[in-house]
Amino acid sequence: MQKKRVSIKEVAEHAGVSAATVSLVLNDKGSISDKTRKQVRKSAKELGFILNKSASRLRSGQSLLIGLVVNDISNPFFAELSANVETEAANAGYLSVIASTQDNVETQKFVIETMIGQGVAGLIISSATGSDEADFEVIRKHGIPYVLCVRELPGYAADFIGFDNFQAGVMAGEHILDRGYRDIAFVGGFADNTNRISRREGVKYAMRRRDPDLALVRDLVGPATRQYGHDATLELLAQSPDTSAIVCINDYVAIGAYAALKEKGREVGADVAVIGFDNVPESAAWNPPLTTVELFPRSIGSRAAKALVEKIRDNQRPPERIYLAPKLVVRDSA
Amino acid sequence: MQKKRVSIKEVAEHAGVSAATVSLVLNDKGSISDKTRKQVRKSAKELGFILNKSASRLRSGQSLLIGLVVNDISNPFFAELSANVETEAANAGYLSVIASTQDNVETQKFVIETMIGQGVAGLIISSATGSDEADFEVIRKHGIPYVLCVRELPGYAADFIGFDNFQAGVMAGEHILDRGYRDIAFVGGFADNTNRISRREGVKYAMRRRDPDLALVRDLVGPATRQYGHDATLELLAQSPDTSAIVCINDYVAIGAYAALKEKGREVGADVAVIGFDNVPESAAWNPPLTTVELFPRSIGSRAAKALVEKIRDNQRPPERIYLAPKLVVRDSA
DNA sequence: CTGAAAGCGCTTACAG
DNA sequence: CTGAAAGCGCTTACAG
Repeated sequence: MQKKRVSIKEVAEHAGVSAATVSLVLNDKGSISDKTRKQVRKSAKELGFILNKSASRLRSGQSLLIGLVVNDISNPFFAELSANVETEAANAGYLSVIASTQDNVETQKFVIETMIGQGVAGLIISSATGSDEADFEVIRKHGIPYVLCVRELPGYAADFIGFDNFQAGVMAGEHILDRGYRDIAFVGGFADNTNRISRREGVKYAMRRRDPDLALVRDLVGPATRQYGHDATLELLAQSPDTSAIVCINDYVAIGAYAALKEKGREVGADVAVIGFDNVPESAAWNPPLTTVELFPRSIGSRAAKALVEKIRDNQRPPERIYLAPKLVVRDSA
Repeated sequence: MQKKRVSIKEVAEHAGVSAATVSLVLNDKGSISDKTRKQVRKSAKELGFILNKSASRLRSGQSLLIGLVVNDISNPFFAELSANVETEAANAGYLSVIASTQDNVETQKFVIETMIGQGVAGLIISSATGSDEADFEVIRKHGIPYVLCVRELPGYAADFIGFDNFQAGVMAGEHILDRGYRDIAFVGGFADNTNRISRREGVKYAMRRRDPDLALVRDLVGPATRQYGHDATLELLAQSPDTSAIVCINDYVAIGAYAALKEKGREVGADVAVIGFDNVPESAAWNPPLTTVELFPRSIGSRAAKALVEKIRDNQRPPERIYLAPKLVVRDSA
């Protein structure tokens, strides 16, 4: 029952020209008379012709597909990033294929291979935790341009667009110290997440600079979720009751911390300071409004797409690493 | 500098068999000896072979690509829906292509054609406001299975997975009336959005059932954004100061209403009731926690993907419409 | 159990 | 300015 698609051949017959001519017109190539051009376009439209990209990709080796690999598309951070990649790519004529890895290296491998199989012209990747160079070797082997974003592979010479996480950590740390807090805990995120490491080291750097003897009260490792923020904070209050400030790996962890603190009768922003990262839109409406370090997923998305498009045009371009500056947003929680 | 991809032919040579045999092994078809099978797989692995899907799709007409068309991927509602489509599709062996329409009919047309050109096996569409049957005619003509979700085309015989928006409206209306509010306004969303119409009619139905003379104080049409929620509420307070309850088209509009009410010194949940739709995760943490009608984007996503996969297997299946029941979540704002 | 050959729908030199 | 022909990398009857 699958209807027959109309091919270039049928358009050619309808227009009274050859298939080659139709192809030339459709791709705005060659020197075709205006009359023929018009006739071909008219026939194509009348027949409802849609170019079969599989065939054209196969023959020409040219693709207008871009692949975006993220950890979890339902995370608002990546959703916003994806939206901008998509828009920017569309401006350059590319369609985006998006897939999530669930932050799992095996899934990431599968997804990348599938995308290569689909014939993507290039790839934008926020690498899964635990990735190393070998995981991107397939891409190199196939000569496909790619840019990494958000999560960096230390010492890996590839294009990268991300934040200066260390600086973000320093900003958070200095702000808390300025407010007079000294017993600081770091909560959430997995141990080998490079963003986590940089942010935490930034906080520690700010602390040492203030007072060489100052160290984190606790460093709690776990998923970057509201639930974990809640549970970890409870643990923190039980085991290190003197903790006066909690630096959370993101705003969701922070809202979990809010809940735990309220359960225990501690006032957020007065008894205990809480600071997050991301500045999700809702955090301004929380009670109290959250102090956080804003990152810019939308900028990352469009910069990454632009970089990839350039890379596709010239794969010889030497790799660039771009770090966007974070911004401290002071509200009432710290 | 583009490296040459290894083809099935090279694998065949390396394994000492024909290309046909390699294809058969890779697709688990035909009756190939175990020995040959193993040798072929080994060669494919050694050479880093990845099947060229463009070629296989061209030849076989079979595709493992699914297209998802939504209004705006950065909207958490669609982000969650998309995530589940993707997961469910992946379980069935399909890769998802996601694209946003910006709720624009022209963009939607372009996106659908592009996806057909890419050779998708099926399409899941949350139609742009203002779409009609003609916009999906291309898909039918090409014999491509598709299912609509979230937004319904009235009277259109196609598979559909969505919510019972009328029921959601009734739930919101009845709750507010039970709490004693009578001067109710409806805020946000565009006039021809079918979800908006159904929700509003549900509210009005609940009102008439309570008292035939009861009618909405105001019906404010506009974008479903926080900003509009804020501005419209300000307008409402100025022009209809007796308004005692605001039904917002979604939770983001509701948080905008919160802001405006606070600016004007009105206490949310006491002076003026506010109710939303969606139950975005953060709404529980707002001040006060939001009363809202929960919808289930994740369920829509997985149901839609399942329906599409079945439809791809049997395009003769008569269209089904599935309406998921909403759930009232009572907190402190109404 | 395996191979030779045709063909999917395009694009691209090349010839005229 | 336009057409005939080859070929991209696969899959699929068919023959043996």
